[in-house]
Amino acid sequence: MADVGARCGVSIKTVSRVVNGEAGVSTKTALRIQQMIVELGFQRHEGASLLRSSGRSETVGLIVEDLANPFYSQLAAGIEREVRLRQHLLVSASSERSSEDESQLIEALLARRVTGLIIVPIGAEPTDALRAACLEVPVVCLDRPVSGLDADAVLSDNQGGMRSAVEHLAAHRHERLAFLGDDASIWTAQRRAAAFREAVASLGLPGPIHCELGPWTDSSLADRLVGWTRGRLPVTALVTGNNRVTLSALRAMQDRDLDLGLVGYDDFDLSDVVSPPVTVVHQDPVGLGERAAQQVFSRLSSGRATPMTVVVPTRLVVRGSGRLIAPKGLRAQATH
Amino acid sequence: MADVGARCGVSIKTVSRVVNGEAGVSTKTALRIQQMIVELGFQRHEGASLLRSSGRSETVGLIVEDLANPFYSQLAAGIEREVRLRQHLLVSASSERSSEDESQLIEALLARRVTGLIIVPIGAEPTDALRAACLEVPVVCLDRPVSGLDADAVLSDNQGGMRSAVEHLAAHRHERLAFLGDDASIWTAQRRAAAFREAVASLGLPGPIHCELGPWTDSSLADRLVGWTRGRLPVTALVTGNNRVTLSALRAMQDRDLDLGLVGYDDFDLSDVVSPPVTVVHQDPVGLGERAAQQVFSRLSSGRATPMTVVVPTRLVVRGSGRLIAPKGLRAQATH
DNA sequence: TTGAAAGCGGTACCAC
DNA sequence: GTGGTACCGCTTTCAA
Repeated sequence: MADVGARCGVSIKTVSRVVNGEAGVSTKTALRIQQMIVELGFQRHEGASLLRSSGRSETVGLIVEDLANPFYSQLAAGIEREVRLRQHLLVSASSERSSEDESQLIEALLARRVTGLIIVPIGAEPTDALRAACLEVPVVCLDRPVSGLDADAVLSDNQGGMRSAVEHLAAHRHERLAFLGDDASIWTAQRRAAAFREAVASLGLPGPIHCELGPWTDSSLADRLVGWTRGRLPVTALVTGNNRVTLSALRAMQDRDLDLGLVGYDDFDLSDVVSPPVTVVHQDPVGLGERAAQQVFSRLSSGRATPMTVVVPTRLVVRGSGRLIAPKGLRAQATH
Repeated sequence: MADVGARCGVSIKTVSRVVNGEAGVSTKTALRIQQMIVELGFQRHEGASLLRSSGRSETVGLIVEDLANPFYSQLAAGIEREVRLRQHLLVSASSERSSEDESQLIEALLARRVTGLIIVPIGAEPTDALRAACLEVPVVCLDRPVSGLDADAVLSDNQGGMRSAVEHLAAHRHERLAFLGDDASIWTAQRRAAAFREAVASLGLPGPIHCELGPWTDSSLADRLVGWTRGRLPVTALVTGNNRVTLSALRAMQDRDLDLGLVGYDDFDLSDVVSPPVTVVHQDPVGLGERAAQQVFSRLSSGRATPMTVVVPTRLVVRGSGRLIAPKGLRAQATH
């Protein structure tokens, strides 16, 4: 900038005005300066500008478990979209399910003076780093809350979604349902399992009610399903707790040749192409991400306030896998 | 930092030493300072530090078309992983297929003094912004090259991958193949179409060879497929140009009840669960991302050099959809 | 082992 | 309209 100024015979301040589009520079001078800027390939130094104006860098930080998981990548896409509408950039990082990494990433983002922080937290209890972050910038917990933290939360309507899944299966006269959730350490897995039990109880469905959480491998999960479909009172329909589990369950049903009603939590690519097409509780991850970003900016402009929780409704997308499937013996008789 | 120093009765420089883990501070002083840092909740200001040391912010920029597309999100995940091993953060943004947005994002990333830039470029010709970026930092073109740019490129082995797809179908005695590519404006679509034609020609397969590029809608694509499977010389097998097209083709084959051999370029979730399981050219997007990130850092340490192109091999994953499917009439006879 | 002072590239504030 | 100058928070350099 000093360089540009020198070559144009004007002060550094005038150049600054041009660069920032401020008023008070004659058109002629401005033009000359602009040409010089291009000629010298001048690049404004964001960091230096922040330093004096003591603002925040126009970036929003995002921490998720795994950027490759379609659920999280769609969250990221929604956030990025919303953030960029406001001339900000998204800095995203994977915590890889490690609480330590999570804390380190929070510190790193804070040091880079992000405008806000969106996090899919690993633990239900606040870490020191997370608490510190809340003192500096607006923090939004996405998909899972953290108790006693001064941060907004944007959550899926787990209870409503799970209820719609169970009601759907009950309406198709499934009686013995099972729930298969992801790793027990994940808040949504617990939450959805609880919601499943509530729904089953309130509809008065008969037992035994199977409801288990992971961690699973493809084969341990398949074994569990096989176990549930044997015996005098076999499970007739399954509700899965998220996309990871749904895919694994589909694989198991194919490999072990199981006929089970199915409703998955989370929509996924090809849900309409597998056979039968899978009925799912759709949670609009892009929308969740957008909502979280909006929350950051609204908190930014409205200042401190009591933390609020936004619950984003889900939608049951019926595709057929929820129908009652006749036991094999019966079906064979019917066909012949 | 000045604050911490004042309260400890030491100079700002001493605090700086402690914060940066430099030697030359007595253990006692260091301890006192560290406590004060925690007590005051001191946060180091990355930007200010950069300013004086005139280094680059420890971040790598990534620009893709669409973060929600699993191919790109897996690239991002690979990059993030590799970048974080080196204590950097990833700033990612979606260009949404707009060249103008792409340029703006490049400028924004440059202004933030990223260490390097990884881009899935929209155009095959360099824009001014992209050329400028190459003068400042290492730039890597991922998935698609840009001609005459002083940047490394990391590409999938489109030619080899496509050849393995065509050979596989030919080995299963498919004779009339068709290629369905994504939007014609995308370099890989063109490249894979050309590779398809070469492979078909070199294997001496008879015509007519159908080979078309998008843009497609689900229904225009389905219509095209229906057209190709009619007439005296119907197409018996299809090669698709990327995951988007594969999914759309699968939907079409299901909705319109088409029996076609299929090999898809790009692996995808559930490729093993749909029926028949889809044989694909697997390109390891996470690996591509990692390779690109490595390229940034290797260029950073080795300094300027002639731009190099890294071609990452593909792997044909055979799952069954490449088999020859008997025409409907014949098959019906055989079964009864 | 410690500190003083200059300066990184901008912006704020006020004078001309 | 334009320029001068202090200063943002930190690192560098050199002196104590």
